[in-house]
Amino acid sequence: MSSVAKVARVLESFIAGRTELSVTDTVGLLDIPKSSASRMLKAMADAGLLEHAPGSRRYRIGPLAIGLGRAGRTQSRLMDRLHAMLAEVVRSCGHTGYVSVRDGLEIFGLRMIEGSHDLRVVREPGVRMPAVATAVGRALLARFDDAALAALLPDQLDRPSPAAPASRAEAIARIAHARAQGWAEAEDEGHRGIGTIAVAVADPVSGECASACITYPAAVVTAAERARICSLLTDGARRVGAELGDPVWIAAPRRRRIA
Amino acid sequence: MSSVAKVARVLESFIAGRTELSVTDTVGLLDIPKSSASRMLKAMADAGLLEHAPGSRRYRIGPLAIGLGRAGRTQSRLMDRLHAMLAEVVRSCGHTGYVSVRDGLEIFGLRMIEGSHDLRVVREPGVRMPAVATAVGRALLARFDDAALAALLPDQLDRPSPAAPASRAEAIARIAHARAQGWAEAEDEGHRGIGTIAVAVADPVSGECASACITYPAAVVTAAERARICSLLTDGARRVGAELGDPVWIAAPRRRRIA
DNA sequence: GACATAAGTTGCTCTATTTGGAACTACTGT
DNA sequence: ACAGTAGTTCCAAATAGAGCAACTTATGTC
Repeated sequence: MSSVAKVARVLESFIAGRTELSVTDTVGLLDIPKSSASRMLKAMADAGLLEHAPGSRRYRIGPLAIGLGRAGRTQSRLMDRLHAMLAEVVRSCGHTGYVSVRDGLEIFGLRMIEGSHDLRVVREPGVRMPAVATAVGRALLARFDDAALAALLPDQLDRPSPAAPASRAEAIARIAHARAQGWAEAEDEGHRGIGTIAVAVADPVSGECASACITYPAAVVTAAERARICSLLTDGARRVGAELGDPVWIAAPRRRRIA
Repeated sequence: MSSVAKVARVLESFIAGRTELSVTDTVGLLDIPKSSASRMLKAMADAGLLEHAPGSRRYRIGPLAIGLGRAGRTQSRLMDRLHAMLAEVVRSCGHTGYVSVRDGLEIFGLRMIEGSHDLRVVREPGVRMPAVATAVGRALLARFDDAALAALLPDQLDRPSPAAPASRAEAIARIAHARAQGWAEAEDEGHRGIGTIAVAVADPVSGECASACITYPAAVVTAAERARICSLLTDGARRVGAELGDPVWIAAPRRRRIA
């Protein structure tokens, strides 16, 4: 049995429900002598795939494996459908789009779809930003009501730009505004000269929620074009939301546009 | 560099933000010849750690790695605090307790704390059960409002026992009841002769939600003892909920007990 | 605290897995 | 159609991993 297969077999046993694993357990699991089992588990711990359970010689899933779950969020029916919808929007409007998720009080992009315009906004996925200071983040946080937000957000907010919310109350108000209209907008917030329009869709079966957004150079995009991008995104979100059973989009009134 | 270290290095690069990986990327990542890179990625794909991206020769995270992230859910501040709270409840009442989570329309236990009574309910963690037909599942589903539940639940429900809800409307009513009183109860539902009382707590920072429950032999536990278990669990849930910032428990009236 | 047992670690020799160059196939861009 | 790039497979050689034995550490019992 190859080393890769053994690593996989050990990790599989955690998926099957185990929370801890001993060297002796591993002898039975892999049908190898305990010296081999001991060295295999130690090597996996050294690599971050496992760690010692506190106060114990047994092993549990390690930081690398836990982090993998987060990385695995790039792949689900929600992400695939948001990606496909966003690809159509990008094709139609020519600007760059991202599929992003929230992790605590930060957001980060999982997928990027580059636009075709000569003047483009390009940012690598994976870069983390404060959720309240981005359209994407406000679209995602719009899934919480005001009371939950008051519990979740700290008193003092970082303020990466003058356009970002300065207080928790202001952040909550802007999130409530995004909730009411079904999409969020930012300009000169995460980055100067850049505008963003974002929507969020949830998959009630998996419990996931993700955002799709379009970013564009604020100076060259007209009000009519912004309205069109907004319309493309909200129509797309409603369609994906309906497919997945997201009650927010099923219940949302059809015309929710820029005033 | 050992095989385990190489596997870990490849998986780490997905955590760092990459969504796809080619054989050529791997040559650079691991500093090995492309024949070695090709075989390493193929071995990882065969083991389920990676898979081919659709319509591409590039690789992305595979089902085993994605499942691992889910398995990693056993370890978080929510799980640790629920476990500690539940250990105290088990010590006090003597019956077995579980920490469980929902995955779609099913629930499964992540951690078990065995009671001290001679007559015990013992079920291995990891066994999946329909959410609507268990106290645990109804406590977890109580986080959704009725509209969301109507979208989430199928028309036809499996009915593993006569005590389980027979229709979606009945399931929603029982979940609403659990929501109103802050805990859920089941008797003769998942298993004959077994009673369960369950609460749910969420961590708004991580987005996780988990249940803590006590199971007991229904025939030998008095009404007064059931009320005491209920009180221990809801007091414990309120304390953990307050620590984590769960608005449901912060806002909940203090006395929410069995009528 | 003494003792037996179980779990886990490490040294060292052997072997089976892994390596990597070369030759090849498949795909992509012009 | 063709050149260049990406990826695969063969096969002999190399070495990481295997596994026995001896050892250390932890645990349960009296």
